[in-house]
Amino acid sequence: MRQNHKKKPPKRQEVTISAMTPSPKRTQHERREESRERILDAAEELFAKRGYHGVTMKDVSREAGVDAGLLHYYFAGKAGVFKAVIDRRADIVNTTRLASMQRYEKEAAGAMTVEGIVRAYLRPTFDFMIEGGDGNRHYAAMIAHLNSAPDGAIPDIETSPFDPVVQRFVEMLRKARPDCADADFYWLYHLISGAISLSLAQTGRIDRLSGGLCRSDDFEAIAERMTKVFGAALDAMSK
Amino acid sequence: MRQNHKKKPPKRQEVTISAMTPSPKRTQHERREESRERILDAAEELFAKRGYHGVTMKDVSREAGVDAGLLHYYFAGKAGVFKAVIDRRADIVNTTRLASMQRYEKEAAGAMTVEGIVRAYLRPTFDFMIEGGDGNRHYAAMIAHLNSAPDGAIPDIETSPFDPVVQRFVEMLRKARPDCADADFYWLYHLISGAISLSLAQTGRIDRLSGGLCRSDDFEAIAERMTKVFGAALDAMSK
DNA sequence: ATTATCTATAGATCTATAGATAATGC
DNA sequence: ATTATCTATAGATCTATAGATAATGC
Repeated sequence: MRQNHKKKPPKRQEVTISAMTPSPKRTQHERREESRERILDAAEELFAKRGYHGVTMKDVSREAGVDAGLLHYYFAGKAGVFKAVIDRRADIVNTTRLASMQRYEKEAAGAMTVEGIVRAYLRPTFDFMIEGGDGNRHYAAMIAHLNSAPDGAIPDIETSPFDPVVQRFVEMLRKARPDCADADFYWLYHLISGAISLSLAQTGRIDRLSGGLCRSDDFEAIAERMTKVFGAALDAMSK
Repeated sequence: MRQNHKKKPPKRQEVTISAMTPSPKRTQHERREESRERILDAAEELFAKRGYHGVTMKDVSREAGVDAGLLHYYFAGKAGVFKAVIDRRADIVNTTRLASMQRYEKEAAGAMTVEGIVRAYLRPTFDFMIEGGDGNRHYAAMIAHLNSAPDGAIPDIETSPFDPVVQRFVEMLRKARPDCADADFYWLYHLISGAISLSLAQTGRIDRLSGGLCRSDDFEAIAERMTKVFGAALDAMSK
């Protein structure tokens, strides 16, 4: 038994009519890029919603309005598609985070605070959610999923591409609070990471629990509270 | 292409020799219960490691040392197995949490603190991890996975069975801090929930990041820090 | 007699690829 | 000429079940 999105009869006309009408006279490079992007967009959305193993190549090709063979042609298999989806936005996320933290370190000069560092770390992530399109939010949900998956849950996918910035985060904390134990910086990151993951997952659970008082997509509200709570966390830990 | 656990040749002798040797003269009830438990144990472990869609009925039956048909006989399909795994320990988790919170409410009389409530909420969960066996930890990883999965990611699985206790948690916070906005209680829970989920997932990421300084399975260390950080969270939020 | 377990298999998918065709490049 | 796209299909797996067999119940 499968979900209802599988129930559709094999005619995929409604989808393809608009999705595949080619604007004539495209260069090969344009066709290539458009197909690749379309595949990655579709895969991103589906992986976000059902996880790696919950999605088939056919699901992706159907959603992308593209022939199933193309996924292999461009990405050499399912794991290749998944990796390409992750890589597509990993750089921009890392770069923006790093820039934000460097900017803060500079402007704070010698007087960095934990709250300032936490804010600088979080801000780009939540901007990514607020200012970005659906693609960004699908990507985030995928990453959230991945973050709480044990090693080996997804074949050929290992270390998170986001680790280096975390090291930077810890270094800055170390400078700001030389009095604190090193382990506490990592534990702080652990707590933050959990809260970020759950937020990026946009599960709708908090909406349900709070009877609509809180909304999973109110990233401004989350960012504000996270900044304050985790900005005070090292002090709280050593009490 | 699949993972290496699929590579084994079809002879499953080494597994079955010890796993299936029946102690003679068992009642039907005993046989039934033993098979069911064996299936649930295997499913729990596999679902924890690879998620719902990453596990096949055959994987489970092989790991359980039981014929594949039995899974349908007892649980009427894959979704049935999954639900049974969840239900098996849900009650004990809920009951223990609730008892812990009621105990605290009583002993604190009119003078509950946020930290006390957070501690009462967290303690049973981490005891579950520390004092329980592998089964408990597999179960926890599964729940963590489930927590960050969007609605509909797993067919026929809806609301978390743990919601009612959360409402109790919020009510107690309300009593302790009538000055705070209701939404903040839910956001606090959101942050806690994210940190719990990531901790239960036992991904090993923090071990890697910290170069071994922190360990994913050091639940005592996590519980301590969570209690303090989130115990001070409402104050931090309103600053 | 009833219940637990095994055998065998249907029918649906899934990933992947080989080879044909259509579109652009030069 | 080269690259993008489609057709057709192999071969492996997956869930699920019908029917046979083995073990316990009474």
